Amino acid sequence: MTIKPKAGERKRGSGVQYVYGILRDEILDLTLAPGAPIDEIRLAERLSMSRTPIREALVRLASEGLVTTLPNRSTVVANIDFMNLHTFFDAMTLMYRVTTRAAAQFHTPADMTAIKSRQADFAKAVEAQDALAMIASNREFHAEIARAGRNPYYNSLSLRLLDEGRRLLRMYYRSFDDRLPPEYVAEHEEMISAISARDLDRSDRLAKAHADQIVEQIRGFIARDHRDHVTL
Amino acid sequence: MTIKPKAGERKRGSGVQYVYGILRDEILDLTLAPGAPIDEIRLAERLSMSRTPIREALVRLASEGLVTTLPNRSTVVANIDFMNLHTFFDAMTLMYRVTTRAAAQFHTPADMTAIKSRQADFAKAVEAQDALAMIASNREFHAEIARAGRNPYYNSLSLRLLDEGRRLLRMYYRSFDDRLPPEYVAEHEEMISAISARDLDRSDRLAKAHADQIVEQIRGFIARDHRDHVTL
DNA sequence: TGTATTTTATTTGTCGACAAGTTTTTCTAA
DNA sequence: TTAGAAAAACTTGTCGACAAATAAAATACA
Repeated sequence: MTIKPKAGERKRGSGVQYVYGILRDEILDLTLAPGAPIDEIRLAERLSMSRTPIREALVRLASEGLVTTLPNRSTVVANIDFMNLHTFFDAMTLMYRVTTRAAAQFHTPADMTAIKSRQADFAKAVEAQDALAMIASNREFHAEIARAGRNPYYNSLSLRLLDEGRRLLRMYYRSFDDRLPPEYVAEHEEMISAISARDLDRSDRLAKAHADQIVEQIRGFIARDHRDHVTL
Repeated sequence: MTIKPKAGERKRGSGVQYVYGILRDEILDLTLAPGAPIDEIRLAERLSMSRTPIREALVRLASEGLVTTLPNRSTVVANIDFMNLHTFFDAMTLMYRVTTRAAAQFHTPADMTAIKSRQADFAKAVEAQDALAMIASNREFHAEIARAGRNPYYNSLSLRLLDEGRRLLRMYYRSFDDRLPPEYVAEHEEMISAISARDLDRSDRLAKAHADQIVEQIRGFIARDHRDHVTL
């Protein structure tokens, strides 16, 4: 549940950031369904602020591909393009590989501490069989690795892909409420050890295997799901 | 010279796009120097429109890393980080490779026509020894290849890198006014033939060689330039 | 003269208002 | 009753205004 600050209680200048964060979460959580229109006025009332900061947040979301702006008509939540998921899988696999490799090369001790901490969160979520927490902590784990790789270009693409992945996974965990294969925890541990040992090639190989496994899982979800997502 | 439409002569809804395009060009052309502050009011007067669409354009530029917003203080043109250029070179090389490879795999006849047309523009610019036109047409050539690869994630990162590259090259062509090695034209031709033949590995190899060559050229510029860019 | 402090001026972030479009509803006519 | 036209209702894009925050200038003080 999101707590809504009263009208004047927010710091000046934080309006756009605030709206951006809320909308982003609601889109990735599927609280806002793909294709759903976003009404600026209703949003302004709900968050008790004027339309200006809300529009600025929407411009930012649009430039990241999370919403689509139809000129003079409502902005809508971006659709999931099931026809071209392979482009997503391709890019995600590549980014897993290059960021993990770069992390192996450039990480500092502080990075390793942070990565291990994320992995602990992930293990806890798996232990508790909490699918939503797994999705979130898995994202943070890989985001931390990307950060340790210290390449802002790879970093921003990775974050974008991780976020879209979060939305995709959410879609299926909601319908199936499946058990996650527990080997993910072990795979993460192996990746940590490869990064820590600065073994670039092994990091690369493990990242690719990990990505392939996730892609297979999502593919499995989709195969079991025979409704017509195409027009969604 | 940019032609400025009078106040009411623009189509409603095109304001943000219009400002975004102008600012983006001026930043990449170095008309606006890295670190220069952007005054919203002056800009509003210059383009004869209110601050609202200008601010929305700035939000978009910020999310693409072309400007930096200092809260409650002026937004400034993003600096070029000479300390971490290797991250740029890394990412550019990788994107050249994956987009050229993807183009070889997925291109249509229409794509090939477009790519060859861009190459013709580039050859013309080289012929005329017009460095600025070379930079621009080289960008369009690679952007067209990326488009033919049909992966929106690779596409947007590629465009971002090509644009930053444009700014970087501009910086050095301005000081040195060098002659471009004409082998670039031949390399482009080879890439076209590999893409056309759907030879993925050869496309990949050529793209990497091409990227390496460009990286070496920029490195050469920087090596010859001994002023302290670091704090720029 | 140089430094700290108050005052002034400039610039940003947010707001409410209004006009240009778009969608929905109502009305008209076959 | 239904198709098309006209009108009403709503939504978006842009504007000018104002308050909060910062930067610059002026003043006081050692």
